[in-house]
Amino acid sequence: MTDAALPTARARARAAVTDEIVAEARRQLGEHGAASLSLRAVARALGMASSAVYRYVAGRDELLTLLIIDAYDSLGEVAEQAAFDARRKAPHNRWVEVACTIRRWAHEHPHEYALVYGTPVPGYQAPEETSAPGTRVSLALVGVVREAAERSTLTPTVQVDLPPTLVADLERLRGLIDLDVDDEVLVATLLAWTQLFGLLSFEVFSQTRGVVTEHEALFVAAATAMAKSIGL
Amino acid sequence: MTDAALPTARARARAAVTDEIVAEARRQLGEHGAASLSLRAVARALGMASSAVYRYVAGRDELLTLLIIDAYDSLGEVAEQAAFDARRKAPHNRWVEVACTIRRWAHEHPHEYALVYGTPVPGYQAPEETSAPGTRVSLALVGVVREAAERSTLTPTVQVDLPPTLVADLERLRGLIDLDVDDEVLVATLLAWTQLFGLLSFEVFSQTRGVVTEHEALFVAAATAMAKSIGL
DNA sequence: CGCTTGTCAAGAGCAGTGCTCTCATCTCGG
DNA sequence: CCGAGATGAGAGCACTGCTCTTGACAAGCG
Repeated sequence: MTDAALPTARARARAAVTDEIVAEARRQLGEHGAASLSLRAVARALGMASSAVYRYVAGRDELLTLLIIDAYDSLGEVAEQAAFDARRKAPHNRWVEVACTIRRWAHEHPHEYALVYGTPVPGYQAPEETSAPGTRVSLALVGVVREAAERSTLTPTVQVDLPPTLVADLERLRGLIDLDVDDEVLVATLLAWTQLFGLLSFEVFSQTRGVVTEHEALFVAAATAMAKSIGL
Repeated sequence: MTDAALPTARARARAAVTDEIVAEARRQLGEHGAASLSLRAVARALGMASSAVYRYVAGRDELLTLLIIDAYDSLGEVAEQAAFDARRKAPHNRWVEVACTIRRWAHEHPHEYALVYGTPVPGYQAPEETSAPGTRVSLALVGVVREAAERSTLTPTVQVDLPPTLVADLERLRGLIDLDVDDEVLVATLLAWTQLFGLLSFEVFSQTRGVVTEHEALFVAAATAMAKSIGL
């Protein structure tokens, strides 16, 4: 039972092979998409028997889980980096920067984007360990709002009436993501979050085909409008 | 070479069997989702050989196309009906009504919603004949805006600056959907459209798990905010 | 009436999938 | 240095989409 502190030669070899499998799986994911990800094809490309793969990965679902975590971490990292790089800019510009970075990542990794933000793979239940990396992107966006709110009070332009049930839900959320702002700012942030990924999904999945051609300009305009509605 | 004007006994029988196949496929779609839709399973349920199905449907992809058209039409119809039923209500209420109807349909038919608004099935290219039914929903929403604009000038609250490229794109869109309104109203409608389905996808695909619990209240609040931003 | 033609169902078969099992091999640690 | 555990390979099961061939049946025509 050697753990990470004392990596046996065997343990190292095992980790290396596992990495190779995941890397090849990610390569195939980028080529053909998640639904047609085949364990046998991965094994074939790696020159090993399909059954041998099962020594390293419990099955197709676990391989998907590893890829999901990978994708979340990859996206989370670029988002965090973008938020850091734009830390001296005005809050609304910072918001747009992070949003555009997320958009760029989505366009560079459409299949990985689909894996985490598209239709859930049927019969596959995302396990607990995917939720932590999954929040990184969202927290990067929330961070922009939080730090702007710490510097000055935000005056959101969103017009919405909040029923008591929603206010209670917002109160819970406020504690969860540690964002000590008014209900209006909170709900505006929440809506901006969904709008950002909604627009992005429409783009990546070509739902706007024929309707929009200037996707980037629309996205920037949308991100700007979101920042305004939050009060950044 | 008998066409619809003169339905041969054979042609009628053929149409009936085709309908049975599509109906069974829709049933299985509602149970297990699109990815695990199996032609053999459909044939089995209908008590015929798998190869016999190919006499009526060219393949799995064509079956998917038929189901997509079905789903679009089903959603389009309820949306149009909702817009008609609420024709005497105030525009912003009418917008919310139609939006909630779309939401209800999505919750009642999650797999069909995923089929048309989720990740595109890999290797499957949606053919031309799906685009017409696909616009029905959107046109129902646009109709609410159009008829409100015909009665009084809308004063949108969306704050966005429009670069020239986007303005040109909006001009094209204005003609396409026959919505003679200001750029601000048009872009607000466009953004509302994406936000509506973005939020809905987040809900249906459980992307908001742990973040939101009062989905309906949030959706109504969001729809109201959209109506406000358009100026309804 | 008989025969040809077109339609249909069924079965076998191919290539692929996920996954499990057994068996041989190889390597590492006591 | 030898045994135990880790590893790889292959066969096999139950699926999938799809094609091809074969045989049955009904419709239409000479």
